[in-house]
Amino acid sequence: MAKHDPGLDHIFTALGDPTRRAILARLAQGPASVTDLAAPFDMALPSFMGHLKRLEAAGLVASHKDGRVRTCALQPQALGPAADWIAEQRAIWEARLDRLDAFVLSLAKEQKE
Amino acid sequence: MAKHDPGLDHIFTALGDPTRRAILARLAQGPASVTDLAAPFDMALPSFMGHLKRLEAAGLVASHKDGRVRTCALQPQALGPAADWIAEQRAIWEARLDRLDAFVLSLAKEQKE
DNA sequence: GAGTTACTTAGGCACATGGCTAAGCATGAC
DNA sequence: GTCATGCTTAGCCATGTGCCTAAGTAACTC
Repeated sequence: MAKHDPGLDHIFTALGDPTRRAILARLAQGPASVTDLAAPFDMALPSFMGHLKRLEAAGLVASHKDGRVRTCALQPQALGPAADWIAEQRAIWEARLDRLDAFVLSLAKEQKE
Repeated sequence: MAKHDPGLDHIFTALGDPTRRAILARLAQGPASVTDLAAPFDMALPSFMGHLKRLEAAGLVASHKDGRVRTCALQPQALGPAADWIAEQRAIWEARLDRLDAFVLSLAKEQKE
């Protein structure tokens, strides 16, 4: 069993909100200002900023302020541990299925002899 | 921008808790009873059951009761949409990087001529 | 049948979350 | 310098979350 990784907590939790996923999807296409990011959402700006803060805390987004404009950018490498974790569970599961297949095949082989 | 998928909310949110991730990792190795699953955690059983309920609601786990024993099993296909979503954002990002590379190369080529 | 085991239900609590409004600060445009 | 723009801070609220204890139901063992 893998050790507890608080980074994974933050990442998956961040991905569990539709607004935040939409933000990430937009940023995958390129950096954007807070105003541009917030435009499609009928939400008060402080609330929207809260979402951005969550994404930054998770390491999924980085932002810098140039004058009065804050520009946000996706940190795609931060998605790696999440993808890896999922892939790992599926690999373990697949390996288990393969072992099951082999077992069934060996049974069938024995019965043939 | 992809449409809102409440299933993804539940899946990612479920993955955002270390206890629930540990449960899934254990179930990737094979089905297990509630008692076996709960053993490694210093937690009251009703609280633990709450985690299982969350995983079932997300479609990540299925359980059935045989007599007084409830056995839980991983539903690995439910991890597919989450993995796909992450892969999709990374693909968009990679494609963007490729376009950037091509642009820089074309600039360098023009400067050479 | 009595006692044990494996859940299940119910209620409570402290804290977190996802929103809101109001007000403020800093930068930019004219 | 004035006004507009783009955030930022502060406080609030209803609901949700992750735990707890207590009590209950059903199945199992002897």
